Amino acid sequence: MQDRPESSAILQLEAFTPYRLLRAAEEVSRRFARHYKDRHGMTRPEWRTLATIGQFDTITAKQIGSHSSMHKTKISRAVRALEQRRWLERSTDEHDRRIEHLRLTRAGRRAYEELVEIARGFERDLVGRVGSEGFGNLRLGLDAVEAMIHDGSRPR
Amino acid sequence: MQDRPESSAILQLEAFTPYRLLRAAEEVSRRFARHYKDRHGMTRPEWRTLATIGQFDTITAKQIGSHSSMHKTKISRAVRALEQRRWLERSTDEHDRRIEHLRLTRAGRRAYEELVEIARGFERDLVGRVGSEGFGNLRLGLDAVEAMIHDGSRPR
DNA sequence: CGTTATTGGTTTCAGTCGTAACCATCGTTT
DNA sequence: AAACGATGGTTACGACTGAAACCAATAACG
Repeated sequence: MQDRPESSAILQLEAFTPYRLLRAAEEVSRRFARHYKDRHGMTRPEWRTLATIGQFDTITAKQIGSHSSMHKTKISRAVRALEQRRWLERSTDEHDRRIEHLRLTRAGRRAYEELVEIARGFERDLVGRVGSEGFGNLRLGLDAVEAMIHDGSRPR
Repeated sequence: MQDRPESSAILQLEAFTPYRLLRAAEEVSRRFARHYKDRHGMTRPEWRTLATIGQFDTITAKQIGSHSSMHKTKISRAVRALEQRRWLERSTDEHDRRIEHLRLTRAGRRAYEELVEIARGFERDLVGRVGSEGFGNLRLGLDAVEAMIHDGSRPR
């Protein structure tokens, strides 16, 4: 892996923000994933779906999508999986029979609350490892990126 | 999507750092991907591989892996794709015939330099959209996360 | 009304991915 | 030098993914 001799235009991949951002995000997600995989063998879409339903009393698949930015096929599959675990129940809307309202069962609520604790613990631990200053910067940076995303400024 | 009545333990997904981080990273990557997909129909592993080879004069697949944090099967496939485009050439090492040295062809170098410009432009544009303050915070946050990753501190 | 467009949700299909098995070669041990 | 494990790289295979087609139901429009 010798260095390039001429000094024409190169890019330091390890300093390129999109690369750094994705790499950091995947590593953090991977670490967190270990917890819920170990605990219940859940996949990420299932975890996100559970987390979203748990946040509300009842919700529809469509709403899960916009709240957790997941593709609707992922949600459809995750909902089925959670239903088979008997962690959620569906009920068709009375006035619009296309819509299904989802809500957690007793067991689902228990699993959710357990996972909430795990998530909180993970975040605390993350702050500890990253350092509160770095973590604060990260949050401010994410605020800015999210502002851009929601900004209506069309992506290029 | 009514709010939950009782106030037992819940988690705000949209404030949970692993979620925010992955979401931001995927969105940024998605936007950047449009450029190289539009330009040459490249995939992300191909782009990363090209970017890594371009950074050095010659390199092996193994080294690409550790430098760009990609799985070796991705690299194997990406290298083959770039080879078929005639953007890189392999040459077996004289002393160890398992090793293949990779280097860009003239055309590969041209494509690389073009993509470097695109990447630089993208990053400039990103700074503009996110704002230099937010961007600075983001970078400091990423520094901290990377420090944690490389820190040897075993993940939990 | 009847026709057409839209919407919530599911399924199909053609990729992409990573684990694990694999192949060839090298280094080490005996 | 035969046997062993380790290493660089490829391949086979099951799991996962998203685009697009699809289905049922509702809304919009003539």
